[in-house]
Amino acid sequence: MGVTRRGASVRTPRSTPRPAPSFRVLTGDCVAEMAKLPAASVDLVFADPPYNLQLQGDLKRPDDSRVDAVDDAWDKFESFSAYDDFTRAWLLAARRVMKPSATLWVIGSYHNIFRVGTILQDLGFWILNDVIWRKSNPMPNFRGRRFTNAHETMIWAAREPNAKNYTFNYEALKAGNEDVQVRSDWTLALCTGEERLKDGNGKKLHPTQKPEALLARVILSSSRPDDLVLDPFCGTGTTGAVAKKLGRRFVGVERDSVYATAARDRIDSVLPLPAASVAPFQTAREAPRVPFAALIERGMVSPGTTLTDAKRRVTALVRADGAVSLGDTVGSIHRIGALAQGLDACNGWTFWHVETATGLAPIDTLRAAFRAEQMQAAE
Amino acid sequence: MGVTRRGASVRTPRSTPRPAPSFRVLTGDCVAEMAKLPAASVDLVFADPPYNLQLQGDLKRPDDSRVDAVDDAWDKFESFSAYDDFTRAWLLAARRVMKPSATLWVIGSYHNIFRVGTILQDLGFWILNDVIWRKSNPMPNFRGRRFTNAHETMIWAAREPNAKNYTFNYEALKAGNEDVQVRSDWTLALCTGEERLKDGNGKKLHPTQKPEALLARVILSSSRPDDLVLDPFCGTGTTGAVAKKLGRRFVGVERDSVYATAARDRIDSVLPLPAASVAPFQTAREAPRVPFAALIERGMVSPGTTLTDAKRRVTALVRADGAVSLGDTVGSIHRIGALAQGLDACNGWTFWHVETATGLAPIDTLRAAFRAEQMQAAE
DNA sequence: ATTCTCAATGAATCTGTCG
DNA sequence: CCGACAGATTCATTGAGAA
Repeated sequence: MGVTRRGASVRTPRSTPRPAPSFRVLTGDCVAEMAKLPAASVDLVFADPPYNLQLQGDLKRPDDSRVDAVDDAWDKFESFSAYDDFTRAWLLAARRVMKPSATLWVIGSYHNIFRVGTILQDLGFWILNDVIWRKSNPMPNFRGRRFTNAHETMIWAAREPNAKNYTFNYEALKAGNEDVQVRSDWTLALCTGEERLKDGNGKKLHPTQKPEALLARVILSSSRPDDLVLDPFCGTGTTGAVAKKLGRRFVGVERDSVYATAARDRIDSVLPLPAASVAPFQTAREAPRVPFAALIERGMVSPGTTLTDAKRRVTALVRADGAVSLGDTVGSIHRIGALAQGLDACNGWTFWHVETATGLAPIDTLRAAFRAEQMQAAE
Repeated sequence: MGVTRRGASVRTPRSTPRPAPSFRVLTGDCVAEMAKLPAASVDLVFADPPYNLQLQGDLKRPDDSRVDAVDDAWDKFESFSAYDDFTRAWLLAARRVMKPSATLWVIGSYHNIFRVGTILQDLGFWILNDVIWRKSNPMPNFRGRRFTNAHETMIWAAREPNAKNYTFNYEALKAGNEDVQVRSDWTLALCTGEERLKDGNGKKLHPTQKPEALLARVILSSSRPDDLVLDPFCGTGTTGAVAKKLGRRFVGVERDSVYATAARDRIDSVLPLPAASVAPFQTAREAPRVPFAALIERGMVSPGTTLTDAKRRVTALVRADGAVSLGDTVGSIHRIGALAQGLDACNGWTFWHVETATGLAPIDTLRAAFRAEQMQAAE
């Protein structure tokens, strides 16, 4: 399968004298710009709209440094209703340019994704999956008042119900995933380091640049070579760069001319890859870390169990939440193990033991059994 | 802290002659039954509402490919609209019985969760997290036309914005998780095997029974012992069984009397865990405040003592009134610590140190000793 | 060259209490 | 309701610069 060349891949000639170039970034409002595109001309839409984060004050890290938040004007909306109107408008514009067989992806967080999903359904899109981007290195919750917000949600939808001819490269994905079906949760790292575009001062050029690996999975799973990919919120052109790399065509829209220019430069410099060379769906290795709480959830240790050291000199009590208590003090198996010995640190997995039929056994043996189970389940 | 006994734990006596039992399953419509409960009486709501209203009754039209597009859209609107009305009704009823500090969890899939989330926001709930239940053993996708649907989504929300006193047992969760804060994605197995309730024929009794481990995380993370947990769609009583096990109280509502009966039997047979394994413990946040002046009054620090940071780069002088001075500036240990570092804020307890026989020690160790004394004195 | 330490940072609706 | 302030709070990764 050859790489798309300029002009060669245009399938539906229209009245314009010259065929559209294969890679375009339009500067302007996405609804207005999409309205100028021919109807039913796009094979795949990927959209990363504003999330409407509704942030208020500053957030400081424990070291008192300030978190560089998304405080741009484009992410501010007067109300949920205003956000809904905005969402309805761009989704309708996108729908018009989608071929009947096209599908659409939208990424968001809990701030906006529920509204996007509801409107998708109300407009008659047909949700095929919601897919979780599970971040391997999310920003922590600095104040300890919520769970670490460690994922974002993507919705994958067909233009209408009963769409039966949409592209889903099931066999190829499965073959590239150790012959296991690809799941609806994808573990991927944030876009950092070299990949992250910087401005002249070494600061991030765009506040929400997505990792290319994420886009590669989207494009590889739900489009074919030479397909036309549309990104209405093109930003610094991640979608376009990956589309070109993977032999697809691309049209993006970006309101901010600085971002649009950066996107054009970036896409220009991309060299398409041989199509067969990318296999991004290798199974994510599970984090080696096993929380002690998981053994309790699994029923391997009961709350109320007494832990003791190898010489039965100290004991601690297993709590339902996976912490352990020694007298009035509650903490992790590691902290309490350290406390029991008067040390700064301790490996609770090897220090603490439980009574078994065959005598005292370190809880590390339970962890090993748990891991073995997990490995089996993954097969 | 004893295990909750029938009636003994009711905290707000009301006009009814007998206190409500600690574990109840009401048979009936959840909106009607919640309306009978006292307002602001519930600490935690967990709801697993029906997902597929559009597949019920006369709206069910599988594989009807010849439907006119307009009619089709109208059907969906009607169907979604009915689901929205239903959702709004039960959420409002739940909201009334929630204490101001209460939080609510809803679990769903892409069929319904976007509508639930939108309505939650529209009703003024405040989303704290969306949490992904990542299934370690999901059912495969048999047709190979989509990604394996390997997760469900939960929304965790406070009753209103700026709710600052909701329960989140951050420290305990972290201690049970290898001393790392718990993320918004939870990997847990489906409810199968022994745990899955069966009917007389060995068939599963309920189509969507949730694993107890999932409910255990929900209840352990966002409630305290003796709290009242409400489940408006009680089913076969998983929430109630786990609540009882963990020393919480419970009220559930279930429309189907077969399920309700099964739930009652199930909850009756649960034995609560030993109180010590679920007992709350004092976190750093909840520890009693100690004014720095109290250490001086107690003789633990003398006026005139020199304080310094861990690297002995700056020094401050302890005053008799409990303030400290740095050059001409006088202020609290925190203010002066911030000043010394050129920061906006500082925890003076950990920043400032005193010389001891064994070297430099943070004044926080003095505070800990003071608190220990106070504890002893209180006994 | 190699290893170690320290600093920086990422779509974040991130405190509680008292006056 | 607002302001002041005590004081509690972070994980994975990259990269620079020191040892």
